Amino acid sequence: MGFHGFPNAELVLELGLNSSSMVETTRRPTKKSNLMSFDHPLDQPSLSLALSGDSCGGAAGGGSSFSNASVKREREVASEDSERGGAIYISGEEGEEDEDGSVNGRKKLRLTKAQSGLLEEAFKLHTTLNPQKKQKLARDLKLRPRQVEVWFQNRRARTKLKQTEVDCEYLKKCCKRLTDENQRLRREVEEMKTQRVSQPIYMQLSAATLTMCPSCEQIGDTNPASTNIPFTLGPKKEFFNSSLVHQRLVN
DNA sequence: TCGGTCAACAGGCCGG
DNA sequence: CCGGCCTGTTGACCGA
Repeated sequence: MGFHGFPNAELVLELGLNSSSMVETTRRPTKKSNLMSFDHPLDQPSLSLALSGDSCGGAAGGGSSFSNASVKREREVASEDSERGGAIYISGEEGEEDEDGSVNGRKKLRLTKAQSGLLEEAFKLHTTLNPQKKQKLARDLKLRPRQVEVWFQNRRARTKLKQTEVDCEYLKKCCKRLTDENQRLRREVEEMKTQRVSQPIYMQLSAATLTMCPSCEQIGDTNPASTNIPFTLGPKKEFFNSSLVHQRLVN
């Protein structure tokens, strides 16, 4: 299926948000393969795109998961009691098992509403499991501990995917806003460039470039003898007129 | 029929 | 090394 909206994920979208809505997790802080930074220090989103070189070769040959009948699964089925009281196996009669206790084929297990509800409750309290909690939930729900574990894993993945989509939308909006702002500023610069040729220098200065006159501490000139220029540009007249400096220059 | 959902799994990473 | 978690994937199922 691939990432929602990015079927052929050639590009890896790395985003970091200070998302307060993020479900609290106890994930380890340093994880090499993590694309999402859950504890981004900044308020502003960061966005970076990168080519995914090997595209996470992890489960490249994942097709074997079913045909192998899973060593891990067999290990668990052998070690655990195979009680599945509340779960609903959609196709085939419940409890269709071969001699080693494993369910023949891979039937779709549907959790009942009660089971899902209880798992959701547990997930709200804490998104990760400890062995005791896992065992207790499995007992209460008449599921195998492995099933509880898998449910929590998938639930975390769903939460993360949803949050990623939300963050992605937010970053798209940010990107658009910044692009618009960038264009606006570029236009402004162009306008200023065209005005520059036809105006005296002090007219070319925007308000932002006007600073307080260091000598008179006024913006603008109140001296009737002076020109209409708001304040002197460049070195102060007095600086050059002072006899001391003049002396220095002469010497 | 097809796309979406979800349980289940494989393989990798990391901390204890 | 083991257990827990993450990520990507598969296949069954379901509804439009």
